[in-house]
Amino acid sequence: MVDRRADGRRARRLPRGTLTAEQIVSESLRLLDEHGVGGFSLPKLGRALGADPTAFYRHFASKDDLLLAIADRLIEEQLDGLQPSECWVDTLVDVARRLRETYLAHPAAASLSAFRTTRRPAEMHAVDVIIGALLRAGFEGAEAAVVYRAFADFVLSFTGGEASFLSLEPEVQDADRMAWAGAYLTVDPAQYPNTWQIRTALPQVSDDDIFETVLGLVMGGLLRRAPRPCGCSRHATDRAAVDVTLAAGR
Amino acid sequence: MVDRRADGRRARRLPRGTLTAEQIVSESLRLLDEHGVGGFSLPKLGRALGADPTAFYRHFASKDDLLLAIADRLIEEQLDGLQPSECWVDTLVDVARRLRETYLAHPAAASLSAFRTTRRPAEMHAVDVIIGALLRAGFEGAEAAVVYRAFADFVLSFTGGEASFLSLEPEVQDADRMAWAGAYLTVDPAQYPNTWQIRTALPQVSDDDIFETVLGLVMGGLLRRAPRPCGCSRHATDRAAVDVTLAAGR
DNA sequence: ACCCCTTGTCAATGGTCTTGACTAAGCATC
DNA sequence: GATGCTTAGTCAAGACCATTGACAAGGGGT
Repeated sequence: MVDRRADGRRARRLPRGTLTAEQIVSESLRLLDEHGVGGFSLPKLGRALGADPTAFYRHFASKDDLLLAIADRLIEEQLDGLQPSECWVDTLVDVARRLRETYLAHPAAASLSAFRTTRRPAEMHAVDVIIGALLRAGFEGAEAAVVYRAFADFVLSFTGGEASFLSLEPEVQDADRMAWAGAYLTVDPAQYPNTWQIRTALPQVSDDDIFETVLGLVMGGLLRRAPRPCGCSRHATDRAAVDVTLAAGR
Repeated sequence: MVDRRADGRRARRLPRGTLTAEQIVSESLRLLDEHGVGGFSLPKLGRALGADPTAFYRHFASKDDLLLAIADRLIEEQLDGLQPSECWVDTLVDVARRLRETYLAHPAAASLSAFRTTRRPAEMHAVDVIIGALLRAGFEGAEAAVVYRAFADFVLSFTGGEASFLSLEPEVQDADRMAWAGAYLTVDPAQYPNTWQIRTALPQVSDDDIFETVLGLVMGGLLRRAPRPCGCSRHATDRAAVDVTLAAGR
């Protein structure tokens, strides 16, 4: 704990150079991870750093500016150790799973930054890896561009959506999950016959299943549409086997 | 304009029953549409209604409660006139496009409510329509459940993501769009060779193109995986033609 | 030794949501 | 018709929040 006077302010002035941008980003991320979106305010950040709440303005222009730095940190974390595989299918699946892992590890931070663009090196690198995979798949020019945007926006928004849900208050999340286990289980067969038919199966679905299923659908579509199938043995022989392959690769 | 005293407060007390929940939801939606997320605060809502800012607590438990009511209003608007077609492919595509239209018409409201669940009739109805289409496609039990979640979560998160972006400050949005037209256009060929290769095509991609492409990929995956192809002539004969069909149907 | 620039501090502004007490309007009952 | 109860609208206050401008202290360079 830091020495404080009676009014809660710091007792002694911090030595110069104690605070760095990197450190502020790290502490913000920690606060977001531990206390959620609500635990991330400038007063709280200042207290956690043992500094005055306004000290951070010496390192960032605004809270939004800090947010972009956090976003880039997340992308860096996601990219750490990423190596494009020879097989473009594996590369895309790898990028998608990596981003999801990072976002699920930092849901609050992800929910605030998923729909932003940083244009910093880490992001540019990820973009280039994805486009590289699509070029290897034989997409060219305008089609390559739109397919890139389709894939990237899909992965970002889906995982960002998961993160947004996970960063809601725990009670709200529980109420939501209960909906599937409760409300839908006792649904009126006359009013909602289709829902009633699969009511027992609905609560069983896990988030991982959902993600892998959507990813499988998208990758299946890409495989079918790609001018050039990927060279590796698993995907080249039977395109229809991609769903199974994806499930096995987990 | 409402009569106000010098201090800005209302001059006369509103007659009883002037405010209704429905009316508050409508006015909130109008504020969100016109002034974005930042224009939607309780003081501003009170001013717009010509009432005291705290009057709304007589109709909603909290601002979050009001948000859920707004979410359901959006779903109602989306469902208005929805008729499940015989062809399950058309039904799913229709639902997806309708949700997107509604979200793009109310981006600020959508960005706040896309990842919430209301469990009210409008939502239940939409769920039942989607599940109905998937059952007609031949999916059953656990597979039907996971495919439903995959499709629904995909549409919600993707369109919610678009809405989130559209509800950012205009300057931030512009900076983002400029990235594709500017930063990526002058990217270093040595560092990001793949991006460089399609740099001129990247800024040309429109949001509509992106959405229809992802939707085409997902629907293609579903068509390939569905036990029972849809009966209608367009999709039954040649499954691979789905992308073209989707594009033509716009 | 001097100055300056940077960095941390502080006080103040104007905004947010929410709460509890107050008031008056309409309704049912007598 | 008068009485009292419930309830919708009002008001003041509290506890937060981001941001700004002035102030002070300390280190590096001249």
